[in-house]
Amino acid sequence: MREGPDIARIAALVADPARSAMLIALMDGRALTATELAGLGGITKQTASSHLAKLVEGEVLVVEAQGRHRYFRLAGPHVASLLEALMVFSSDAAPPLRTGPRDPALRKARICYDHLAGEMGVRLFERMQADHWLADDLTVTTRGREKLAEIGLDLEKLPSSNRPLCRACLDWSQRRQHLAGRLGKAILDQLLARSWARRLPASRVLSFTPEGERIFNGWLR
Amino acid sequence: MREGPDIARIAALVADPARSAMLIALMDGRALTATELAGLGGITKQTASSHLAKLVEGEVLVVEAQGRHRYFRLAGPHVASLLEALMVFSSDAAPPLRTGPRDPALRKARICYDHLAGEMGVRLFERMQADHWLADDLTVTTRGREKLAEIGLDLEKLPSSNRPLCRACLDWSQRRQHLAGRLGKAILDQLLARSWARRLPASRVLSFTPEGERIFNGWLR
DNA sequence: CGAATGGTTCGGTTAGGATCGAACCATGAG
DNA sequence: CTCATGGTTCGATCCTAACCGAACCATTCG
Repeated sequence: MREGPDIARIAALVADPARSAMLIALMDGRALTATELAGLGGITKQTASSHLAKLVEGEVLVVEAQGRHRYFRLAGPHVASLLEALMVFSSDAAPPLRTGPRDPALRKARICYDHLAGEMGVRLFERMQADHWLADDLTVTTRGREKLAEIGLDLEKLPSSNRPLCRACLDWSQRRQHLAGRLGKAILDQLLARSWARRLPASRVLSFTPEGERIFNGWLR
Repeated sequence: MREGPDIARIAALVADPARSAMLIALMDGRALTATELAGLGGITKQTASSHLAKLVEGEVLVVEAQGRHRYFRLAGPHVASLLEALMVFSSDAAPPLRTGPRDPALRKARICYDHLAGEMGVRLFERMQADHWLADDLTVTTRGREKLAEIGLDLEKLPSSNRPLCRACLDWSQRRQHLAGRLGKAILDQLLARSWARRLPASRVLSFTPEGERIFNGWLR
């Protein structure tokens, strides 16, 4: 009975239905208040408060106090990764290999923490690799810089942090990888800023405008 | 309170200390019997039996009956991925950025389900990419075939299955990626077959012989 | 055929934790 | 200041699930 890392402790944090509902709600990277989360979890605010305290204590969430509100947010991308890893399970329950969620819109394009996921996210990432925007070690090539500039992205202008520029993230619905990291976030931000797409309220679905989708496809050639 | 996939249910399966201990013990890809697992979990066999039934029911484990023994095994690589995703947490608890396990041997080389992980696994994967053994889409190049042939691996001879040939797996201790998939397994098998390394009993540690390590390093140039 | 060993089932006990009502503290609005 | 609102703390209740002892089933071995 040697004991490895304390898997069970953090798994237990996710194991409660109310808590997991709140976590899923936070997967789009937004920060929500305690009462909003209470509603989403289907519980009273007292109970939610207790749950949220535990999640913060366990470093799954972080809080940001602002006036009389307290905003809760996922502690980082690794939390989103964990949640997606869990979703991989619940999805492929029954038949041979129908993976992911039923909602076609959610399969097509959605937000994963702070970057683009779903079919379009996977296509983008694979295109970036195949067309050598990214080198093998996931650094951005000269060609990559040019292409990114086409949609107004300048790598030098990205906020710096110790978070990696590019990271691969396993896609829940696709079972393939999409782009995360600071660049992944920047691209999503740009999609929204240019109004090529917008997030549907209270969901992780990302809805492309017809024009936005046309341009996006053209951008990938 | 819209509900996504049933994250909580499977998280709950991992959330019990006894169960998580058993799961971690299975992470090296072996198949163990119920009583062995009971011992590792620190519980009686009745209790273990109940736990194991739940894990099988939840499709986290699979059983294989053989005579009067029942061998339990992880249901697939996605389970190992989930467990590593959980470990990412419990490891970086305290200081700035000391990730992963304390045991140096475990950091250096270990078995993740059925492939090589740890520093050596990460180095191998990055070398394979940098030196173009693998293309951007993780298919094996001609050069890759040549290099693999050097250690006696013939891709045509690999057992076929619908499992992908190459997949990236996020490394728990390194926070970078290493190679999984059928090829990842084949390489580990080869390391063991050639006696370049052997697995330490009752642990995930992979111990390279001095000669094996020398050859391995030479193979990566 | 017993006897031994691996595993499961059943019943009763116990502990942990999720829940809510109610009271309480803090901030912001009027 | 007073009131409304967001959030936490406290106490009591209730339910689930982990646990083990004991009995039971199945397989192998002598």
